[in-house]
Amino acid sequence: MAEPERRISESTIHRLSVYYRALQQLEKENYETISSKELAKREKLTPAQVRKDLSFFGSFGTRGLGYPVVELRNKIAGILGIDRTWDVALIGVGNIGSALVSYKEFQKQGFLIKRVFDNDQRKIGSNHKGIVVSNINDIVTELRDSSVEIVVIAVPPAMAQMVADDVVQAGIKAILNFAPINLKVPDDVVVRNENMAMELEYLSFSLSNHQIPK
Amino acid sequence: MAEPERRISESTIHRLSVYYRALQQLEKENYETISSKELAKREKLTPAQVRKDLSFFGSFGTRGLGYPVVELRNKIAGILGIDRTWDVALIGVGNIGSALVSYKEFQKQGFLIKRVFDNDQRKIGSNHKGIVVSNINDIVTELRDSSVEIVVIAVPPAMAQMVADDVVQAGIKAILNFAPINLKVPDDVVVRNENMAMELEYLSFSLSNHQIPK
DNA sequence: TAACAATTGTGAAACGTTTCACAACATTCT
DNA sequence: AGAATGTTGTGAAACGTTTCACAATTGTTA
Repeated sequence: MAEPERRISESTIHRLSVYYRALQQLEKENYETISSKELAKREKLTPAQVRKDLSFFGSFGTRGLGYPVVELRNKIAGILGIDRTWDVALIGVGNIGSALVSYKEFQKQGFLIKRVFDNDQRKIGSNHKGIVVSNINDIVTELRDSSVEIVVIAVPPAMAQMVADDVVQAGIKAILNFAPINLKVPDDVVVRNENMAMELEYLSFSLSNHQIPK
Repeated sequence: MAEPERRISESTIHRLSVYYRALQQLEKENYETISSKELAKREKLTPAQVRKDLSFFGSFGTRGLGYPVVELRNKIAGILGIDRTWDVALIGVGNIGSALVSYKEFQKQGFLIKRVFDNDQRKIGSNHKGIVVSNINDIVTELRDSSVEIVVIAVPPAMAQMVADDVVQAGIKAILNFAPINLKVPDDVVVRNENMAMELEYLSFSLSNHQIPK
């Protein structure tokens, strides 16, 4: 993938994911082409937005016809970097962590959990879906020369920063964080937060204020 | 809570959640007041943004001093509608669902799972953390006159729309959706999507394009 | 009490994102 | 072949969000 010239907004990247999933579905429905109008309708967006988003990366459509479904899906996969698999490590085998090990959606999209860590002696050495749980103290050494490029942190909030420090020290540049705290990491490390309480709070706000989002 | 006059942006609401958590922490650290400057620094925001966000809802600070920690936390709780508890139903006791039943962070923030549904005969009637699993076919009748106001959908994608339809029919106005599909609901129902694959795709994009987010 | 230091609250400017509107082009129909 | 239709790609306009900059205000110090 060529480096995009302009900085791409977070919203655009998220919409690419949305388009990707929509195109997977359209492929199943045997569509050969799809117009920005129809794609927008399915995902509650505007046709102009779909076209603008895609045009950041090239001219994928044909005037009068629309976009070729399979080809566009492949292009987006390339842009998102999901035209390959990624090796993932999971840290913390609590409620959330063990759910994630078994969560099929991840593997299906090419994110493969290859290492699992915990600090609980009872869990270390045990087998989770074919992966032996390692000691959390060995994160740095075990990850440093592994194929893992993405780490999922699913430990209690009090431990999360310490774990993140180790992960960074192991040279990892991408973290998906389930702990409800703001991890401090160097500028070249990307962190995405998955904060479920925050989403519930959004719902609570909406119910309390009768504010219906766009 | 008085109805806000202007529409509040999604980002502002999310930041209120962030401030709320920061203030909880500051309270533990025995801060009595906090300046927008310090609060912004902790959460990697700008002081102006903190002040703008808060000023939508009133003048909570004192010039020269900052914001009173406890009072501001309470105000924000009121704005977010989390100065009370919310009864929640969970639909789908698979990997994610069962993790959520045990997830302490929800209860801690006042979101109480009161009903659990599944369509698996082996699970129906069984006890999950003190809650008996109901038949998914009974969603409408069981929820209609219950105290539940928020529903978490954690069923496979293929079932999610059907479940959402039932939930809407039961009069629920707020849904947290873990299924990776775009639920179609009436305009007065708020849906928040928790799509973990999408966050991983964001990381994949960032790694592939060397784009470091702001 | 007056000067000084700190910090809010907010209008205005800057910046970023979305939507509009239309030329350019491809396809289909007569 | 020419006209009609559909749809992209994109500059410009509209809109929304963030940042700036400073008057207003409080507390502190001399």
